[in-house]
Amino acid sequence: MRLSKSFVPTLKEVPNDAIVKSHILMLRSGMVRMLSAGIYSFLPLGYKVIKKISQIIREEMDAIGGQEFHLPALNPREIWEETNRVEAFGDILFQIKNRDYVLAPTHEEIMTYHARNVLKSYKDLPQTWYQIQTKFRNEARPRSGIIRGRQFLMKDSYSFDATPEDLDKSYEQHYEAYRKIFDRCGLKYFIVGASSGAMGGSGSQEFMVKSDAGEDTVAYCETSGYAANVEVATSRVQAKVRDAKSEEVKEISTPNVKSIDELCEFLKIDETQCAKSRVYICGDSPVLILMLGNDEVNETKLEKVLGGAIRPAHIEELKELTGADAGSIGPIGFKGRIIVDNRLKDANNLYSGANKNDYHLGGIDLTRDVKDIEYADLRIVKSGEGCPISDGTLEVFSAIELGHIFKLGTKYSQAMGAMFLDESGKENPIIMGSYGIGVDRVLACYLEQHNDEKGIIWEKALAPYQIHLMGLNMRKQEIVDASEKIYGQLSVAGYDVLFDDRPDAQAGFKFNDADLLGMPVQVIVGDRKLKENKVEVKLRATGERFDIELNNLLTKVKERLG
RNA sequence: CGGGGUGUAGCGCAGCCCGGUUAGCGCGCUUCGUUCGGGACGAAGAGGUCCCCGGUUCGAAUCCGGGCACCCCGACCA
Repeated sequence: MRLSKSFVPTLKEVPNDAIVKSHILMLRSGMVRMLSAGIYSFLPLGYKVIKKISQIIREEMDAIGGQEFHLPALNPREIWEETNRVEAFGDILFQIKNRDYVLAPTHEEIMTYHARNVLKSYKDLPQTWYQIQTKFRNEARPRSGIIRGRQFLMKDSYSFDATPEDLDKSYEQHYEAYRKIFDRCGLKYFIVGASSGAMGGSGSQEFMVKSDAGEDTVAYCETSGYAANVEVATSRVQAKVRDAKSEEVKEISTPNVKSIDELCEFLKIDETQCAKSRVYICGDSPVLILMLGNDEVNETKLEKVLGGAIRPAHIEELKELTGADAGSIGPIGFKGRIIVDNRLKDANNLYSGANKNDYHLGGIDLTRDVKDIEYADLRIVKSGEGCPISDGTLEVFSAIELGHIFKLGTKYSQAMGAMFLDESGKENPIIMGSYGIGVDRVLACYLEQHNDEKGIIWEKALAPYQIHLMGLNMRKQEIVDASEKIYGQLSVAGYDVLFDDRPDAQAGFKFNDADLLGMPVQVIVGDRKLKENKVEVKLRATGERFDIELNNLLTKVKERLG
């Protein structure tokens, strides 16, 4: 492709509304332009990369027997009512105003719809169906460029199996295919255990890329390789040891003491002697949560324990339920379910709120003073805590979710009546899995990981062009002749070449654009070298330069690019 | 949805507090000339509903009210 004729609008300056690296690079290199918040147009250069990523995905999906579909993004709302997900998605689901349609945020329903009409026998199973398609989600706050948009490209696939064992196989195949895909794309990623969330199902894992621009938080142990989304992560922390002797419960006046830190300061005690209370509402019922000291409640874990959505109690509700404000709430006398974090298992001599403003209780013995306690792991893990499966230490950091694989089970097939007959003639719901990759996030993550102060550094697999050829001074006929000839040779040899043939751009301009656009190999045709019948080859990744004889160029390029 | 910020030429910004010539600067763009291996130089140009609507005023980019858009933090997030 000739740069003089292509639409690759590079930017010297950083547009003011781009903050994250990948976003800046996409804008500067002319790959994307924003149309509206969270809605981006891919320009030719960016779309070329998207096509490369898609191709890798297709190859690996086809390799595990996947069959590519193309489903409509515009869906009748009634299909979404069948699984009750109009309500579940809430405001995230785009709804069409002048007809009863929605814009699909994912495609479980539509795939299940097709499955139920066709997959009637165990002989029809297993099936793996996938597509690469635009999804729509009405995100409240799009951010970080393409990383969280209202419209994005996703590869979503769905497996249909007759038995849980077969689902395990489909899941495992996807796991391996995803590793191949991300490896081929040149991404450094890791795989974490995750929460299935509102998707339902029994198991799920996420493919994560470490990045400050990420919206997920993961805990990772270098020593053991343990990695988990903090939503489900556990750590090796010491539980409170029960004292030999339980003291009597005593009421203590604690004026203006609200937080655990203030309580410790006021009573000259350690935070591990305190039980912090949090009240949540699940359905219509209040639940009191007790945590050791300053431990934070992991709401995802709590939802799993309670089996439903929760929200923190409002200030007025707290007053009504306990007679006290936040900061003076405690387990003794609380009317409602009480769930205590494992770290406080059977603890005694604890300090907690008295359910009376400005008072706390000391000497609480959970086994003696509180009836009907349930225990569960409810903590959010913190950096520096022990790894749960080794003697290593957990590191907690943000990450971008690139892909997610789910064992869905029968949630959708049951709701939508996708049934098959097994060998004994008995009707069963099809067992499903669903698997997603954020295609444009692959691009964003790649850029987050492969850049320097000059711009992008493409590796062969995703590079929009393999070679960036520059004719430095295109007013000199010998340079025009030589670079045109090289352009022809390289193209004939099968390389995708971006040819900077702009007649009026200065050398420095071309060099900087080439470094910004970041093709793996730069071929520089200039006066000086040409006099010796040579051109210069520069490798973008390392900055190494080689003077190459004209008739050796193809060999040299082959050496680098294959 | 809460908090903060921004909106002036294609891009980056100044001007606004304290209203008053013809709204300015850098980059980019057009034409001509000189340059030509790390974002050149000179000359001449083109390009604006100063986000929108309303108000105050003799007069509004500037002051006041309302709205919209975008960015950041948080809440939320298969």
